[in-house]
Amino acid sequence: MAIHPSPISPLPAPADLGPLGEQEGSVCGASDWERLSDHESAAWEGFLQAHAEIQVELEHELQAAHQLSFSDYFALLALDKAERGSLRMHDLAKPVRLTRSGLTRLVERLERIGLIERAPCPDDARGTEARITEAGRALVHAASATHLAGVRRRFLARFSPAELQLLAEQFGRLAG
Amino acid sequence: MAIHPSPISPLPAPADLGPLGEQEGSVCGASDWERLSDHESAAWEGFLQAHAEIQVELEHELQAAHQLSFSDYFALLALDKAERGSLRMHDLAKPVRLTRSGLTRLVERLERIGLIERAPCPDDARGTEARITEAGRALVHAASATHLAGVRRRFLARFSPAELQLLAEQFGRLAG
DNA sequence: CACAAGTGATTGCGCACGCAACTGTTATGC
DNA sequence: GCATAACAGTTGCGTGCGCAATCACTTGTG
Repeated sequence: MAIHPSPISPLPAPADLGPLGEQEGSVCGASDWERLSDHESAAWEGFLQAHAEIQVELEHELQAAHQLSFSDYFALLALDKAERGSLRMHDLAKPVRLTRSGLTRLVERLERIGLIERAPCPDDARGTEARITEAGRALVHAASATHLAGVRRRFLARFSPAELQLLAEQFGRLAG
Repeated sequence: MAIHPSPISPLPAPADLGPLGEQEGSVCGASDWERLSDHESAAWEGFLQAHAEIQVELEHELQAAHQLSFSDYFALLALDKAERGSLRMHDLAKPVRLTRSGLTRLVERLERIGLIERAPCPDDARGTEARITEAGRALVHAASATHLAGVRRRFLARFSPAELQLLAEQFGRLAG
């Protein structure tokens, strides 16, 4: 349990029914109102399952071929695509999907192995810029080849172009 | 880097091109053959993004309302659905998507707070059975209400029944 | 210009989890 | 029937990461 020690529920906490809580004295088993239809649960569980499988497979692949985790890869990728190959920590956090503290550690590791460098931000002395090195660029390009091939094989290749277009739109609906 | 200390690559390692590796002496930037089309990348990135967002939101919701992590929830759910409310560790590992060692720790925690119990397996002295308690059942039923409402709101409600059916089939293609 | 409030990044701490090694038990081959 | 292999589960250890507190700097506001 616990995402963390979690002092007190930060959210409104939609009524913990407490032990034995259930709406009515339903004799046994889960009540129906909370169940999913077959299509619903197949879609949802398929979504979770597909993601989980693909994720671990691709991550192992990347790890085996280039000793890079997904976080490493996404960080390098974001920097590679960025103007001048550098980004402030704050702006790097979002694409890598890490908190600022997690990112600090990540960048520290990547710096230690020479894939990125850190420099104080020129216009704002609070900030730090992470810049990708040549070694970092070379590695992320090689890694991209591996990774994208994996993405094609495990995901893209299973759909027609029209399906992909529809999926893109559908996933877009789920965002933000 | 590193999913772990990772002694030696377990996979065949599809040719690490080494530093500066790239097919040709392309002057700069990534070569085109490894790029994704707009629809492709929108679909793939949308998939990752949607999953990440929904996942953290639902997990926080579950945590806030019932102090349960996803792992906890899935373990309890699997046990609740199981014959006699009990499963061997080995069989519980798959639905929870944890390694055996991770599961040992998880079960230990859930036992400590009285949501499940452990007993030696009657017919196989190597095995251990985890059985959900009444408190565990009550909690997982309450948690289901919260969780499924979240799934509806964040996922199911964004699609028509026909879309859900198609999605279920499509995600099924990605499995195994 | 000083002093609060806001913001970027880092650090202390704790925790969940994977891997590899180990213990104990059940199947196999000779 | 004993040795060896396969298997279930646990444990030592290391690691990545989130939260909360903290430091450093910047930007209001009087």
